Amino acid sequence: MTLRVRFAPSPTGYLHVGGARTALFNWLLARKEGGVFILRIEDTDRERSSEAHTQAILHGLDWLGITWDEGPYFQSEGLERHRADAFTLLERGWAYRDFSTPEQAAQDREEQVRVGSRLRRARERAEAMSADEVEARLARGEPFAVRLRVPEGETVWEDRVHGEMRFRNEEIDDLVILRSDGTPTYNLAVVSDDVAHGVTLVMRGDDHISNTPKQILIYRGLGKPVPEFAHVPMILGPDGKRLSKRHGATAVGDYEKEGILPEAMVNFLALLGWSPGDDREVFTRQELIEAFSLERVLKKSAVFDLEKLRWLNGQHLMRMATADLLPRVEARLREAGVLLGPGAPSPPAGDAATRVDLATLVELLKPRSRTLEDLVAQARPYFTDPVDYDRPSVEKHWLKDVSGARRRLEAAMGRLQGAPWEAAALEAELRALAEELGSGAGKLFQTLRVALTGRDASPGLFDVLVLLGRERSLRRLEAALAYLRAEAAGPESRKASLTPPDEAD
RNA sequence: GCCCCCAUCGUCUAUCGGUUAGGACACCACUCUUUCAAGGUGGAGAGGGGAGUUCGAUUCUCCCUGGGGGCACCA
Repeated sequence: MTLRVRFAPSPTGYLHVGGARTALFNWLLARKEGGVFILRIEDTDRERSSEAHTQAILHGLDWLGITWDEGPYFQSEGLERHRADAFTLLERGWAYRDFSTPEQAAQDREEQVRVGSRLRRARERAEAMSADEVEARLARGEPFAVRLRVPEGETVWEDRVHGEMRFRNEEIDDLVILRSDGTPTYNLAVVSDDVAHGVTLVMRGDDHISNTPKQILIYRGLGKPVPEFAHVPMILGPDGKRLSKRHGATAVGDYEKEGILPEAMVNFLALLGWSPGDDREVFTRQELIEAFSLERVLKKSAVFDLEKLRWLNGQHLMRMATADLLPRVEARLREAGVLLGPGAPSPPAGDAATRVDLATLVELLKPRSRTLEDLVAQARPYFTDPVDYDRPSVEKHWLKDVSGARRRLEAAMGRLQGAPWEAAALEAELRALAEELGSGAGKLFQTLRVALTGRDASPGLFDVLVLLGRERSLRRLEAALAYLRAEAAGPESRKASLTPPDEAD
């Protein structure tokens, strides 16, 4: 029998990382075993469900590359079947009609809490009711809910993650399966749908463990084969509590926005609650499919570690082919207003001679970035004119020795004017110059780096020069010089005015 | 309150009775180096507690503790 698994989110929010991880495990197993991965949207809660959320979930899965083979089915489309299943249960004696008023139901609940053990008051009332009275109430059109008649005994299953699970039926309530308005409740709808979709393995978060015996009972009542179950651990926040909004970003879309690669997200999520058994950490989707197995899924819940996700993203980023990265970076640069429309000059008002080669830039930046946003931020100075100077960098490398910085800049300009614009040659020129100035290569390079990029951290200086091109590089050095001239005049005069006259001796 | 699940470095994890308890993130040194990354080397860092079983327990059993989840005519 071929494996049939499903992911069944309810569209009451965006795709949550916990949900995404559950979806991923199902998908990985289906792909590994040649099974079928079904997507079902559980939209029976009309109040909280929305089309926008459904779209967000579909988009999230799509972004992650989790493709489904069947669906999306919508739970709301199965209403009639759910209802029919409830009546089948009724006919078979596995369920009963509950004519209790809301007041009675509330009282029952209150009593149950007080007594501290399972009571079956609704069932007692139903059984005390004569067939004639039931007929009469039905004839009068009185509303009733349908409750499952939980039998005596124990409900046991062999969980693919937890092993044997055993619940005493006396611990299970006679749950409502069909509300008095005729709509099904979750446990009935799930079972009905999983039967209809031929699901053979239900893999979901372990917060569903206590629903499982109820659902198994429904399968039995319906006379349908009970699927296998695998309850995977949940994902927790850094405080050990269930991951939620207050922990920050919990929607998959938040990470997409931040510039996490879907490849890295999938990799990271797979490693939460599962491990390959060896020391590998960085996986492609295909490698995950090959390595995945239910046997190696952990029972312990895992804490979501943003730092590790970022690290993993950096790993994926630097391994990714620049050609694959390029469109993503370009889109973000455009969004940031740094690149204009397709085919438009970059930078604004640039010409062929001063255009920065994005592919080369991405190549240089990808091993130094953790996220796409980060990469884009680092790319920015290469496109903006004039450059924004990073204040601490300016202070450290220019202002501590203004005249020295000016001397180095001027000398460099002279040297570079006629130099062949090629990395090795530029390096030879500038190293020779540093030698002449006798101030150390590092000092010269940092002074230039700030002039060229506005900051003191960047790819190798000669790569930067080549990337910017002669014209643009010289223009930036010139601008730096102008800045320093102004700076030299400004602070000096300010300093002078601050000196009290009478302190001078 | 009742039921259920879980328990190795701060975090993700390896170990399927015998290991100096291994790796990764983060952290700290050092190294490479024109800076920042990346890389390399090293460091610090863990079996919650108590009983058993066993020649031997992180590993098996039980209890306690701690954490989590569930107890709706929500999903």
